[in-house]
Amino acid sequence: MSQDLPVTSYALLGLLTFGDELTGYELKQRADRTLGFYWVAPAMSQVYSELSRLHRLGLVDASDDRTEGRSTRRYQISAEGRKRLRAWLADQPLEFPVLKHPVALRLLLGHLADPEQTRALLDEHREALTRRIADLQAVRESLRGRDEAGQPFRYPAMVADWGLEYFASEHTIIEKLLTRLEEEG
Amino acid sequence: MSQDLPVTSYALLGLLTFGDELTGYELKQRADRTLGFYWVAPAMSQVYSELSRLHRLGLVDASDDRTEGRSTRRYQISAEGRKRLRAWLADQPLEFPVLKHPVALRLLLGHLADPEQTRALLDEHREALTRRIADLQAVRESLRGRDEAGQPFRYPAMVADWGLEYFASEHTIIEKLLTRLEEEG
DNA sequence: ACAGCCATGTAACTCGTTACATGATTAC
DNA sequence: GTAATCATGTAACGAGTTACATGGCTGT
Repeated sequence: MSQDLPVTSYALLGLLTFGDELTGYELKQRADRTLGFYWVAPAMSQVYSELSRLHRLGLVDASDDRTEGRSTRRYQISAEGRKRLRAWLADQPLEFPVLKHPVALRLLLGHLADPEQTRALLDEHREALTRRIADLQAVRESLRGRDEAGQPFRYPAMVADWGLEYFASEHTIIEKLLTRLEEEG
Repeated sequence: MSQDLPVTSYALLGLLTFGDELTGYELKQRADRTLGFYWVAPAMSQVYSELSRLHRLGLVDASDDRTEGRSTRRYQISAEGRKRLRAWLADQPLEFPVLKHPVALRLLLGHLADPEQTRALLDEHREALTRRIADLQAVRESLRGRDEAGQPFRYPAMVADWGLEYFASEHTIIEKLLTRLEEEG
């Protein structure tokens, strides 16, 4: 029964539980706007191969639209898929988050660089962070009006708020580190 | 010249820049106490295979201790290794952090679980977080006395402080989310 | 004596990436 | 007419994991 799938498969399957039928291309876009912030933004090719595996396993249903020229294939989650996803949520032991943070890694090796380089590193990260915050804010705004208890985007909105607070805190930390570097020389 | 290595190779190489000679086993322990918090804690087997690659490339020097019975091999970074690492730090474009956060992923799918299950999820994460904070605090304490500007563990200490602030902020966010779930029902 | 840690590796596997290949539709 | 976007895949590859295999040393 439980031939186990990677988390990313369940993540993509989960993105199909919001009531619509998506093409692989559209699913990739949704993943970029949601999963990308706290899981991964899978490559286009992986989205397609995951979808075909999920289809092979009967966890999604596919419908071909071949109305003129370009042929598209839309996927929706199946009853079996919903069942498997719920079972996964209930049974799967909770893992601790994994962070891959190139900036922290490079700061660790600060003794190999000159101070100016280290400052530039943090500064560049601060800017990237600002851009990322703007992106997430746009996502958060797009959920307004359907984000209350009982509404469809309640939980996505909670996750987005979480992300915004996380980014805000990271921004503060980076500024503190920069100050510390300047003061201590 | 630049046959490029994965970041993890440079990370492990970087752990050898703190002035000592380590066995694979010891390097794995150091990785668990440092890299594990903001990069990855590579499997034992990977530590050995990375070391043998670094050795093959001349980036680390190895010395065999075969004094009676158990044979051990200690590695230290070579001059060439230090050069390559510095070059990597200087040239490598800065990537944005990647977070793999199972709790956020599952909260996103809150509409598939009952409220009690979601609360339990956050609660369990809060506890795991508390344990992880204690671990990092122990690491941080072990650096005291050599963590000022100009001292060997200045940067590791900065990274540890960063991590502690990050965890503290995550802890606060989780508590806010739990309150919000209770209030809104 | 036995458990737990120290110590080193090999083999099989899979996840996920990049590069490649193809072509339709839309906007300017 | 041409660039960007929509749309779907295949192939080769590498990073990193788990499982397996071996054995010495240390504390109780």
